[in-house]
Amino acid sequence: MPSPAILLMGPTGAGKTDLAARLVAQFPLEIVSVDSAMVFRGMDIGTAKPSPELLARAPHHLIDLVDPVESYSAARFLADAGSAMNAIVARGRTPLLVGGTMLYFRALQSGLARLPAADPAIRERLDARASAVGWPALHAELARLDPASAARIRPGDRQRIQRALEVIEQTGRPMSSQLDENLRGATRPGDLPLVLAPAERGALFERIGQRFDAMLRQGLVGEVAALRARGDLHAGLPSMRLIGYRQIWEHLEGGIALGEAALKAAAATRQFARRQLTWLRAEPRAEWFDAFDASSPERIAARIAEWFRARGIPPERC
RNA sequence: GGCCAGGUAGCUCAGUUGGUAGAGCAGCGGACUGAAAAUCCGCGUGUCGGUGGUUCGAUUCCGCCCCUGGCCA
Repeated sequence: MPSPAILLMGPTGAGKTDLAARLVAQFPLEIVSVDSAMVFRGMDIGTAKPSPELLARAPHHLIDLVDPVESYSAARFLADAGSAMNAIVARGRTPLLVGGTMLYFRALQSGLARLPAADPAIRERLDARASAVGWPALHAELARLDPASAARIRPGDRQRIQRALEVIEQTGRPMSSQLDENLRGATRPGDLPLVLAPAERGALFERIGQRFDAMLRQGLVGEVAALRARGDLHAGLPSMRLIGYRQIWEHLEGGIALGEAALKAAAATRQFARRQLTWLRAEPRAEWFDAFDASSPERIAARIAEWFRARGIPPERC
């Protein structure tokens, strides 16, 4: 039975980072980042990574874990988060999981099936075949090998078709027979799931636009140019597909003007926030707080104090 | 002031030889098991600039007016 944790979830731009910094100053908590983008080293501006000053005040686990040529994964997050949380608990503190990567939260709460890790060689082969015959043809092949997965996965969904075929190739068995049914499960009973999200979306969208402009002023173009100048990165990498990096990369290739890249990046961020909200609405037990209500931080702090008391832990800072 | 080209969805535009219209983008809803800031699925009524006229019927044809851009004065 894992130790209880506090979950602070919310869409991009809701103000989770600032709130988390405030909470660690007040309670015996340590922050664990639940963010698939902040794991990349050297990608600071575009991922809205906390500043060094803020990190000094409020250390984050699971930031700057991998180089941008590498890829990260939900499975790796699960392992990394597990050891971070154990270490935090061993120090007598409580993990505060903060972020917006909802698949990671889901995996954390419900676990992942025991499936083989990604195999770059297999994926490369599948990509090559797909560019020859198209993904719908591979979907048809999947329908023969694993009808249940093929029924669930759309013919245009290259990423999932590829993964399902990859698992078959590695295990000799259909992926559908290896999936645990627990992933839609509920929150771990001891946890305190909190959502920080806007009551109305307009204000969030406005903030998203401002934040991207601020990133440009902080030198996002230079950050991407430096990554490009390394020579070993390319636009197909998970790290370089991230919002902001993808569009600025395209601009640096000469494809689009900077202004257009900025508009596309802001739109992509809004769409991302919308997808995050779709996940959040499905969270069974989460308590919602309005990201634009000035009293929310106070009320969240009060809720956390109450949670500590209910567990018989004095909520003062250790 | 004259001539020309435009004014159609939030934006950029297509279209209707007269039967009240559709793409891309944006937006909205959803899915989500080792790439998840990813990948994918679904959703299109808007005084067709205004106003008169012709017509069974006008966004479409005609007149006038308004607005935008260009050229000429």
